[in-house]
Amino acid sequence: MELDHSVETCSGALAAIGDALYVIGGKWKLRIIIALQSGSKRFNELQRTVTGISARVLSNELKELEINGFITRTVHAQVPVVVEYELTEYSDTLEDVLTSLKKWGAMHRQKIRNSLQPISTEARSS
Amino acid sequence: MELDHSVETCSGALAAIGDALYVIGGKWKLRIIIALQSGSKRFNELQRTVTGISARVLSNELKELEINGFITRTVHAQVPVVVEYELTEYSDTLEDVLTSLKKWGAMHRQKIRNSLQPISTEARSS
DNA sequence: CTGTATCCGCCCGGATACTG
DNA sequence: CAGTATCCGGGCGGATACAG
Repeated sequence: MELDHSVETCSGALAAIGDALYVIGGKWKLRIIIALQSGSKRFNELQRTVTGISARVLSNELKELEINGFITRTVHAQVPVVVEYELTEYSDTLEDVLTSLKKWGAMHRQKIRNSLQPISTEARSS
Repeated sequence: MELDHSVETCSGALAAIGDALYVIGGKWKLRIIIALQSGSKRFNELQRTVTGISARVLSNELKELEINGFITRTVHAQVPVVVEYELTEYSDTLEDVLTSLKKWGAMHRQKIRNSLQPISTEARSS
């Protein structure tokens, strides 16, 4: 019984994680969402904030994020085109995910920094 | 000041997320970890549990997971080779990440199921 | 059983040029 | 500014065969 329970739990967990990764997985989606957490941004602003992303990829990611209900795209002017991307309320539901991931990432970075220094006994650098 | 603070917070968050995604990002790593949460598993067992992964990719992912300290690889027999993969204590630090991600994934799946049904008024199909 | 080596097709994504 | 179109090279990853 306990084994079955574990197996079922695992299956459900795998399915849930699968669903999550399907919409917020990949290299950029979470970064874009984080970049928008400090307020709405325009296209080039986003590209500057999310370091390393190309216009082509950013464009595609923004479309998917909009389709999945995480952001809204608003055109504010036509002459010089001004477009603004903003997080929706639904993206607030990612708060726990983002918080735990940021927290873990910071912890892991610290752990790496600490464990990589003591290579040499004379490693008294920096 | 508040703006600067936001910008710095965003940068730190982006860096942290970047570190996290670097080691647990991608299509498979979290699924493998979840598959091992119900106990240690062998290679083929893992391949059966983590649906869709090929031997080649599973092998590579396991190596990276081991290098990054999430799992241990133990050889139990040589004649018919028996290898066991097991989560390390360090992978326990991912608990919050996995919990929030599973929770969100389940919520999202439910939301999708609810919002996708009412397409047609006659949509009473299977 | 637990992988690895090789081949290879396909797609991701960079670069560039272009449009509205 | 906010993208899009096209080209194109590298690499991801499947299939298969093979090794220990």
